Amino acid sequence: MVAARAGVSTATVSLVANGKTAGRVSEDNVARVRDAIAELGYVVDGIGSSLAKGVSSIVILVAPDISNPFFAKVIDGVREALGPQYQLLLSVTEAGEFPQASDVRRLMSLRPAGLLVDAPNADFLEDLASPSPLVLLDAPGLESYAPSVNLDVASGARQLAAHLAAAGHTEAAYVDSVTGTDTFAVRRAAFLEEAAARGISVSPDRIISTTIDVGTAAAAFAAAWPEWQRAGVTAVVCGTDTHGYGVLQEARVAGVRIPEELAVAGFDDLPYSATSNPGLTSVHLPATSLGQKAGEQLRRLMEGKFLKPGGVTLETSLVVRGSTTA
Amino acid sequence: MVAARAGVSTATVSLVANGKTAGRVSEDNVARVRDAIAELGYVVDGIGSSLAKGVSSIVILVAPDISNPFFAKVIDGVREALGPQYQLLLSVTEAGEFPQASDVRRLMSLRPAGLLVDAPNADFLEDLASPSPLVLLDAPGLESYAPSVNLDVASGARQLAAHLAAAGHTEAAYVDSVTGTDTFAVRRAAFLEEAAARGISVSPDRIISTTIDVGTAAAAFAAAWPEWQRAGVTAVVCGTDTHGYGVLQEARVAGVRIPEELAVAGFDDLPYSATSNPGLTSVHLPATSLGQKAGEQLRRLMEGKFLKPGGVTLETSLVVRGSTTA
DNA sequence: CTGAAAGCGCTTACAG
DNA sequence: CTGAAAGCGCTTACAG
Repeated sequence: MVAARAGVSTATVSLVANGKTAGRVSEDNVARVRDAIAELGYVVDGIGSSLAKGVSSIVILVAPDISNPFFAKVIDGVREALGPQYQLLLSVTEAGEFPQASDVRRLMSLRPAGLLVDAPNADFLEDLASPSPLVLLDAPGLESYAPSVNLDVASGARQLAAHLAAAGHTEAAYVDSVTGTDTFAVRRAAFLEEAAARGISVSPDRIISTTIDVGTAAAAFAAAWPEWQRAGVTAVVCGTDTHGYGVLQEARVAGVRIPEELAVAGFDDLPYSATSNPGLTSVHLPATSLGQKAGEQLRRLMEGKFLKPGGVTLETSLVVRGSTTA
Repeated sequence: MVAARAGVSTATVSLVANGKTAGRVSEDNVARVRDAIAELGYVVDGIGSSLAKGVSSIVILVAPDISNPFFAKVIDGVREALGPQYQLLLSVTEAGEFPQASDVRRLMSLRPAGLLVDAPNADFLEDLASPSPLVLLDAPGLESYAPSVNLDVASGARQLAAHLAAAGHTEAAYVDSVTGTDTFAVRRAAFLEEAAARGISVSPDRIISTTIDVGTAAAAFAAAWPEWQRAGVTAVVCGTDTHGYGVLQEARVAGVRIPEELAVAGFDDLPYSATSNPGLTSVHLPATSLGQKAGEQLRRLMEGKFLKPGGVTLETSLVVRGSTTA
């Protein structure tokens, strides 16, 4: 190792490079090594270091829906909380799919410093069995597997039901996401329950599912609308805003007036929901905070600190826009 | 190594695990080792392997604007082309910023198998000096640094200028992105040139820049519009659709009728541009193909194959929607 | 076709 | 406070 040309052993260089000099290296040598490191532009080799330490500086983020713009904000939050000493590795798979067991093994063989898993299902966590620190995001009902940062989507869903009931709707439909992640199940269940309690009827044949994609959602809505219209449906709630954009788009094509003939609402409150015309009423989810909190929790774990038990739950809130009120 | 319990040496196991058995391991032993690997669920340790080989299985993707939904598609394409044997590491930084030299060093110390750099500037490439295979995406004018996959944004920009000229516009404005990436410079230059050639005037004080963010773009437009209106501006072209959404949003607030009073257009053709009301006229950029082609090129490079010289340029095309035609 | 051995670049007890 | 040495889990000439 060239940096040993500071006139010391590699052990001393390692100590200095890792900031473990407290009472173990003379000030004189610390300075000498620092100079040498600066002059030579030396950077500790990540691979060698990882092998010796048994753990790398990589944090793996596993998420089933990377293409959702919601996710870009989550990543932003994570990055901010993690800081520059950890490298974010994105485990990208087919839209809506979780990595296979074999993918996970390969990933784990990188000896990650920590794992962040977004919107997982129990099966995946079951065969993950991570030896690394692990934090879950948006994983309602799975807190027993690992520390979690959750969104109180149920509260937002209920607010949405109440809002629609107050506007006089009595027949509604629901466009769900096909991915079997729990957050979507919670969104739907909470909405349906509160809707029923407030006199809004959503019969099972008025619940359809599509992938999180504007075009697919539009097509599905196009196919379902005639029947719904006959049944007197005046409101459609979508599992994500992306689904909502599809409905909005198809409604325009079909000449359905929003919100007069049909009210539309979604979840996520993506930036574009404020921009569409009419704006899309949506349950706001604090994406950046979600990533940030999860990053913070994981960081504490990786640094060997303790976490306050009980996990973190972030509030959601209804943002009312033109798609549900004139 | 437990897998050595197949009754062979670790060397033999390594050969089998890496598929380098051709004429070097007896069929008998290959089978025995395969069984042992399967039974024990053995996976080659990525770190140990990387250290011995001198290179990891990690492909680093450096991009200045990860939160742009455009980017999700690029990632999708890259993942598809790379396949499961490479792990995608995302280098995430402040929006619009490139990693510092120190970040890059840290990243390179992971010994990446390859590097993908999106929308770089010359300075960054200058001090990158990557020893790993490198492919650039969306890097007009930087082909001398590395093999590149480019988008012919100039062609789309000219089509847009022609479209606006044909609609009779003679006074226009331009909302640019502040990031100094070349693609934005090319978009603007090509548009301005063709606009001038077709009798559309865009004086320098009618060119403003903001970050790629709906809210910021909206505010900037709000500040500039009164002046522009006085000058007779009837069309605004935006460097990205995201800027366009901001303009659309503010225009609605300000009661400016689109497209009657003001035509608006952007670049990227994000999914939401088809959904907004009116739909946003936009220069379509083939994001998935961009990622795919770049992934393919890099893969060839990493496998030691040759690339056809000259790089790849992907076509762009104008998608006309309601924001520029009634 | 096979295995013993060196080496990849670090870190960390350990002895001094 | 310091350095020699072992070891992290692999791969790859090399000798047989």
